Amino acid sequence: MTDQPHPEAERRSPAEVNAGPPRTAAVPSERGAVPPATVSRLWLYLRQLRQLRREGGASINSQQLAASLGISGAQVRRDLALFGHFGKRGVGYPLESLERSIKAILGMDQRWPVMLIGVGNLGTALAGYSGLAEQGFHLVAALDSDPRRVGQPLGQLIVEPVELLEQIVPERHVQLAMLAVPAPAAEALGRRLLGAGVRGILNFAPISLRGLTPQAPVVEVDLAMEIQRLAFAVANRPPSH
Amino acid sequence: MTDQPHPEAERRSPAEVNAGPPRTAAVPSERGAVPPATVSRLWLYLRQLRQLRREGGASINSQQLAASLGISGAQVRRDLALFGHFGKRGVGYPLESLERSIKAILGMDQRWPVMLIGVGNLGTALAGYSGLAEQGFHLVAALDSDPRRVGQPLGQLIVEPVELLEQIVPERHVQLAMLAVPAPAAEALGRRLLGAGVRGILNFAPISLRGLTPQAPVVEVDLAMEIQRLAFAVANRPPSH
DNA sequence: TGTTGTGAAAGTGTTCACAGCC
DNA sequence: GGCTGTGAACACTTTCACAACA
Repeated sequence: MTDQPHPEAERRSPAEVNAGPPRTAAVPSERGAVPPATVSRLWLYLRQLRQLRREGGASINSQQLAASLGISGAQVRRDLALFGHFGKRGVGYPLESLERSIKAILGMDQRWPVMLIGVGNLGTALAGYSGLAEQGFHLVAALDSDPRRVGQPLGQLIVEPVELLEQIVPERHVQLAMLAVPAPAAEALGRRLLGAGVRGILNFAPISLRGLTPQAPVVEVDLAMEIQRLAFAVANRPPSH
Repeated sequence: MTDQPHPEAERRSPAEVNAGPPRTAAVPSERGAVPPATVSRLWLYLRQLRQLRREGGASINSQQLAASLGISGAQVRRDLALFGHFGKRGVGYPLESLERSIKAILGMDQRWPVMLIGVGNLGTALAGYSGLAEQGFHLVAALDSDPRRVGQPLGQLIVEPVELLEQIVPERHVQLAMLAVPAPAAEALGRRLLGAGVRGILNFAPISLRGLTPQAPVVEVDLAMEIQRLAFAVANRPPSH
């Protein structure tokens, strides 16, 4: 055996990093797999399209859409062409139908019941994030282990004790969980969530859950990593002034 | 001219964060660009090394380190080999010296004065994130436009009015800014920050600042995008059970 | 022996440039 | 004329597999 004795742990991110879904497998679209990078960009396109529509536009071309996001027009066209022919040559892409199409591709035409674990500052920020409900992500439970927080109102919800996790997940058909707890608690809670039937975890704790859970996708968000990336980019910049 | 009339907006992904002046201390690699993907992973290695050292270990091999993060051993070795020969054949990597080396590579051997703009739930969460100060990211100012928040304590700081931005940035040598404000306010503030001399922005508002600011690096964090990526991964999963 | 470090190969993602259509 | 959609070229990233070596 040369390197990896077990081929098991090696089925991982082909080109993604901190959060690449373990595998982006088959797609709603007919052909092949969707590049994870494309999924992220589709979301950005959608965000931009909404904005444009609010401003009263009717269509946009790839170059303009790209410029507003700091990428190339070819990239936009390539991404969209993966899923069909949405544009009109000589004109561009109609805002409304493109928006609908992207929503369908991303699975945003369905309702996603979401559970929040950990109602600290970050958890509260997540719960209050209006973007979520608008996009079909409905918070159906907020749990915490701190008795002082249990019983407090949080938006439309009341914070409930974390002991009820196993009961609430099936009862409310929770599909996704946002884990906003301190690192030491994250691993055990991750296991409990998966055991209870949650299908994906958004982990904000600075500890990797991916090595432990090949069963379901985990997306990791490490806020310290993001500022670290920024600092690195700044430090390694061509001397501008 | 076929596609991009202006080659300007296209200065992006080909190793966005790359070749720079030979950093401060012991960056063994003087050569070429660092793959952005590697930067993110180095941070994860560091996180893991700290954890292992707390548990009393002295060294680790690439396979174990990789498994804990759900990636391959070859990946770890390749990443580290970019910067020098840190390992011992037949043994692995010594925790302590590797930790020091990675810190130097990432520029974490210096102090980064950071400004926070927007002291809502998310801003408060960021300010309270203990990981930051530990890694050299020191919050030196917290600004808000809401008079009810100005004057309130926030950790060691007092929230100050956003009008003082242009004054505080040079005074306190602010290098990085965390922008945690609503989308409509983000663009103007981004411009003001760059105008005032900030060298990089961590943007949490769901609007892209990259199309507008080629001058300084901007790292975008869109929390809704992250849960969207998770949902996509779940929806497009091979039917496991 | 066990594990690193690394050429070579494979795999993924992005850009170029232009034919085809509106 | 303008813009999409796309083959081909290019660039980047990961994996393989093994020689080197503590």
